[in-house]
Amino acid sequence: MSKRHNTTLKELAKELNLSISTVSRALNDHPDINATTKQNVKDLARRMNYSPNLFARSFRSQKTNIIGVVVPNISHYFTSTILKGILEEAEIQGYRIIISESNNNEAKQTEMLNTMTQFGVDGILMSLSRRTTKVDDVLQTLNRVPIVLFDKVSQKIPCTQIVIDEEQAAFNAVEHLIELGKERIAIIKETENSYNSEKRYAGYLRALEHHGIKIRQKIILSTEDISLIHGRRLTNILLSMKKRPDAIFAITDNAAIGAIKALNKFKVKIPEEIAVVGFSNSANSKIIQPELTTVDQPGDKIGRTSVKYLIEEIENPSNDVITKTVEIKTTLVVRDSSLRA
Amino acid sequence: MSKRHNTTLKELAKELNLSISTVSRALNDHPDINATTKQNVKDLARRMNYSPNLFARSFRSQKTNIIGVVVPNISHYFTSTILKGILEEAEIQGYRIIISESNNNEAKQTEMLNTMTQFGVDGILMSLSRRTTKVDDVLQTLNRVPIVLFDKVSQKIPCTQIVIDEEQAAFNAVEHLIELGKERIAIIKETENSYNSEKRYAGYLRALEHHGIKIRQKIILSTEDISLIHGRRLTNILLSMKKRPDAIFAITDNAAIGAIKALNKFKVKIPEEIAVVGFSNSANSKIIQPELTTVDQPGDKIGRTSVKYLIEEIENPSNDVITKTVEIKTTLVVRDSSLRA
DNA sequence: AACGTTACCGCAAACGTTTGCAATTCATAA
DNA sequence: TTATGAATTGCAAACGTTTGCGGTAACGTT
Repeated sequence: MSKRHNTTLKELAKELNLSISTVSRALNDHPDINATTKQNVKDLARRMNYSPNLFARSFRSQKTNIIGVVVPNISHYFTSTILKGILEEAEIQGYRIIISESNNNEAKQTEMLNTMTQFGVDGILMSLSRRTTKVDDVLQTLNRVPIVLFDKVSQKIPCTQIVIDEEQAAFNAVEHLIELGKERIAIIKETENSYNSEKRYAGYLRALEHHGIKIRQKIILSTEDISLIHGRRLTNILLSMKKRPDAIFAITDNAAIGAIKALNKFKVKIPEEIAVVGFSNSANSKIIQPELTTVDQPGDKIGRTSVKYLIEEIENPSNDVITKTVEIKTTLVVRDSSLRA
Repeated sequence: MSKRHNTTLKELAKELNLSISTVSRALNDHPDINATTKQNVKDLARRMNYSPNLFARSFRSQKTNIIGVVVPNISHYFTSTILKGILEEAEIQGYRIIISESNNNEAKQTEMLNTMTQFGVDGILMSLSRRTTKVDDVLQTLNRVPIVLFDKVSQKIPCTQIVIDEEQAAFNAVEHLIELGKERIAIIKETENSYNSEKRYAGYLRALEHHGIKIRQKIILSTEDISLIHGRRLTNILLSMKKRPDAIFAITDNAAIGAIKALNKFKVKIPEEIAVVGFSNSANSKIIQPELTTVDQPGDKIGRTSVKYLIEEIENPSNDVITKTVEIKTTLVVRDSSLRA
């Protein structure tokens, strides 16, 4: 009943009349050790239910096989799919994952970085909190362990960054609307120049230009908080215009859903009068009626590639800074909110 | 630029011409140490940016201050809110969290338990995977570290369990429907006798009995997979009955949303003809039109109390088995799907 | 017979920390 | 003066593992 006693190398050694080092080497398949000895050791180890004390091991090797993950909000759906991918890939590669939240609070973010490095993680995966200004703190930890950024990234931090092809994805989404015959396409984006918002806006502009459609500042709307409520609010503004748009591209699903709710309320026909396209393919996008056309971001793939790149850096450390940006391809999921009836 | 060098006690000691042990004790505020010495040590520690090597520490004390968390699916919304609560409370209490997924796969679940104990976690928080039959494996790890179960629990495992008051919550939900004047209330539940489904069904029955309403087997429907699709499917069956129910209580939001989708399709007026109540207060429940009346499960509270009870057991180990069941109160969130117009 | 080689194994140090105990100093009481 | 005790500090062991290096035995080679 002795709660928690783990057999040690020493006990195995005593039992077999061998030295600790021989036992250790046998278990690690060191070539110096006789085959039958190895068998004996391994057999006994299994019988005595031996498992190495990972803390002793990583204490000695200064390698923890732990990856720290810092995200703004764990219960954000897209984030949780990324985490899923991270967990899967990490498990395959024999790493464990420690997670913490920054709650979009920069102070807390740097605090988390500190406890992570103090804890001895081999590397850090991070999605930046909303308003990250003091990049210095991040740089300081980057100086101690490798970091890979994903989703919410910043070019000011010299490390590899895994993002989706925001610009191209937005381009495709808007082009899809154009191909439906829409030509007065509003956009709902963020006021603040976040990386994601900027890129998506750029894609929007490029699509319009590429198809020779005039860019109308009036229907380019911004909001601080890109949420359902403000999506609805801005859509109400669009509806009050003398000349309404014939499509709305919202740079998040939630804003798009807010738009749909506003349109539904005023019995505007979707997509005939106004089509709507969102961004994220969140679970909500299949719940709203009509179901939302949106950009699918493969969260698990982002997670898995982030892990791959990080482990690559962990296991093959180089002195020169790496500033690769990897773009993950997205696909447009066409649903009723943009389907020609 | 030396990536990762951490100052050690030894270096502090040499710098101050003190012994390592004195430095250690000074930093830990041991009463034996002279006040001014303490100050000197602490000052230098700060200046040299010292932080203890947690691995060496936990290697020695056999205490890791890490809690392992095993959940079926991290990207399930309710789960992620629980995780949020776990993270918050753990951080307050100075513990770190390692997360892994069982993917509702029992073999993987026991594998995860093993790597967690091998890793040396101080305790484990777990929500059981769907069809957990071999409780033996869990009992074996329970024999090594304390475990606290939450959400998906099992009475076969003698440990403290944190659940919501499923039965009472269901009772309240159904009573709410009765008070609206509904008396032919269907239920959509799980075929399999999961803990949650059973409890919610019991609450349903009690509410009907308590209000003297006849229980009609015909409108008690079950499904293996309690999802949107099957919620819709079963609702179609309900609609095809000669005498339709006047309300539907689905034991998950997704099934309830499926029900609403079916009702919307056939233009059944909600809630006038048929009211709908779900369970979970998932994000989706505010997206669907009409918005869904549902039981709010305070995920973060479940997470926080789970951590509290676990740490209590970790820090005050007792030899006798604890089988306390803690029930977290829920509240009914009334929305359009049951609001009298 | 002397030496080199091979195959196998053990000794002991090291990682950074905590802690029981011993050692030292100094002041105070006997 | 000596013994006693309190206040500080240091020594060294211990936690479990890995690993460089050295050792031993057996065997083959000259």
